[in-house]
Amino acid sequence: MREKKVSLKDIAKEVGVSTALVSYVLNGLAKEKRVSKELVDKINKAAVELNYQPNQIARSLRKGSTNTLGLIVADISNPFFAQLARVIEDEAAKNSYTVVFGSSDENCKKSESLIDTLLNRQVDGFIVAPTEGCTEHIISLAKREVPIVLCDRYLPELSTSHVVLNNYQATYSAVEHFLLKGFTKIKMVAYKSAMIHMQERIRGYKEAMVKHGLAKHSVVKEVRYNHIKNDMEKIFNEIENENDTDAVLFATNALSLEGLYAIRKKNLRVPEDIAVIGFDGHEAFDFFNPALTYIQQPMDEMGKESVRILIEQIKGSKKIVQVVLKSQLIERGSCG
Amino acid sequence: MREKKVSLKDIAKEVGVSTALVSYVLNGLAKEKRVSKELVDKINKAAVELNYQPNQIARSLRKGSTNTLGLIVADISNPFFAQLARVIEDEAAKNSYTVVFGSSDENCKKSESLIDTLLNRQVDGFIVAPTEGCTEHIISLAKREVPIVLCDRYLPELSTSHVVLNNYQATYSAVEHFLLKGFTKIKMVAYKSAMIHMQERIRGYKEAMVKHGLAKHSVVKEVRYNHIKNDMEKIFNEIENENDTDAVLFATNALSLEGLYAIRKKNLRVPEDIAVIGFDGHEAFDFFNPALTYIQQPMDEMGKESVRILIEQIKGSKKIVQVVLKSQLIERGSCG
DNA sequence: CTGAAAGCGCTTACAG
DNA sequence: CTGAAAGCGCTTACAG
Repeated sequence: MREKKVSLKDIAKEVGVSTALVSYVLNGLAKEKRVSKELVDKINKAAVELNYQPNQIARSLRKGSTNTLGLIVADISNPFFAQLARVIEDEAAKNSYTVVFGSSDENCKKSESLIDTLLNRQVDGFIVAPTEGCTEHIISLAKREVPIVLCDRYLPELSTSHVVLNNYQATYSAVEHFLLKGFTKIKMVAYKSAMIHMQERIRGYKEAMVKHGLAKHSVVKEVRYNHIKNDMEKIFNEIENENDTDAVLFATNALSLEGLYAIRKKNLRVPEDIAVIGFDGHEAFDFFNPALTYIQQPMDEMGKESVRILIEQIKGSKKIVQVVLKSQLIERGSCG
Repeated sequence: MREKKVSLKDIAKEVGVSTALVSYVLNGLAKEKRVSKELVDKINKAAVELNYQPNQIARSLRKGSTNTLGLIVADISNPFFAQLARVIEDEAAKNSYTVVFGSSDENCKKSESLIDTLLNRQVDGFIVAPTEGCTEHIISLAKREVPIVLCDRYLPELSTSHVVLNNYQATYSAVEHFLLKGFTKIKMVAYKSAMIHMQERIRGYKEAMVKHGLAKHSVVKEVRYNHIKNDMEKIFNEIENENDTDAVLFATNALSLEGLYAIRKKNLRVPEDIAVIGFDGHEAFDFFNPALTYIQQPMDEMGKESVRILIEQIKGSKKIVQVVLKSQLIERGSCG
């Protein structure tokens, strides 16, 4: 169907040398192998003339590496992961790596099958945002010494490289910001999840509340990942009925967004009826009135570090590197 | 480094047969090749016991196909393309394809190098949102019979499969919606681009204006892709100074978003000072006050059709399929 | 029913 | 300085 591509052999035949020689000069080993200047020129010329394009699949099979990275996120259409993907793409490209991605939908089975598929396709390593329940599978990868760095979340039972936010600090500071602004009846809205990033965000909130003598107001409202809309509405009904909340802290970008819809639906005034702090930036936060104060993650660093560490591992480093990034609170109008 | 994976040969040795036989039964050709029931069982058992995982790279080299699709978009972190990527991922997965992506940044050189890279990695076909100036390159792909479907935009000089929006109709209807609502001094804000999707959107606007005797108000303000913020502000300064605009139609999602920032900065009231229609949905449109009326593209169909057509081509179809999708105007408050 | 063998397009010790 | 050859892990005519 597709016209036959020109191979090393074609060039070798054209010039009248062995494929070995062609391979050497095209891979820049001419000097090392002390190939004669004359042949180098001839070979290069032929390669250009025939428009030679190396078959990376053949190369990969022989070398046992593909120069591709697998990226497993919860959902590539989620702006947080889309942005992360872009940073990773660029950083990978700088290092001559190509990236193939998959969305797990926070579903452990799907995540595993995605990883297995990519593994069979011989990706050199993985950047994965692990989902709940996938610990066993990641452990088995680690045992097989598949290069992997966890991103956004990690698995506390497991000692792998990772790069994550200081989630505890992020929500702790957020609570203190509320306090500074005079709010005390602060609730948190989080995903129902045992994943460490969520638990750490919750812990940061709870401990800050306790620390400031607000244990009695410390309540975490839980949302199920696959029922975000319904659960969020239910939560705001509760908040209204209980009449015991003057501020709410959202634990993720998607929760913040959904929360804003609920707040608007209830016609709550921000910050008069309720103060709000969101997670990650989003254009919608800018147009909400007032603009949302939010916890900002250093996406760029997160993506770049992940790639850097992964490539080191692929190159043979046995070092486990665990990076914890600092968030920044971006203050706008939603806390008065 | 990584422990040695088990290969066909290992299973063959284990069972005491040839690799050919193992390959047959593992690929479901046992019946066809009339392999004895007994051996089939033995081989399957051994495959499970040894946890055999076929090396797809070897398979790809031999078969000349990789079961992977290349996706080239302007920017994967742009919500429009991120969403598209997700639909394509799911649809590809259903057909046992994996997708590798790249962002061209609307840069022709980058797009070409991305495509060449993926081609060397032997992707079976491409879905690409072509950028300005890349016609030659796409033509050369088409000549080499590389399966390709253009998405979101197409190249009028070139007869390839594509799936795009009926862009002309989309903006034409938008103008008529403005008219219906009593606005006549309608300006359009578009990218400075000769790409057909942009030109069609512009044509739809212009012809609708002419059709309704508003040629004198027909003005397209142009924004450069890499200077979106500055150009947008300049445009709104002009609009203010000229004092001859009561409605503005944005030509893309990113332009709409940036336009909203400019409108807010100028403290323009919508729709009293200026009515607005945006392109594609976005959460920010929901929280802008009033919520934005916008032209909605059928993302799902666009992604699914692209994959379907591409896979048909990969399987050998020579048919050129050109799909034109209909947009829908989602009416909210920004036009009164 | 089954096996020996070629070959996909490379890279890389090895030998001279 | 250069070439013959093995081998990466598969699939698939071909022969029996």
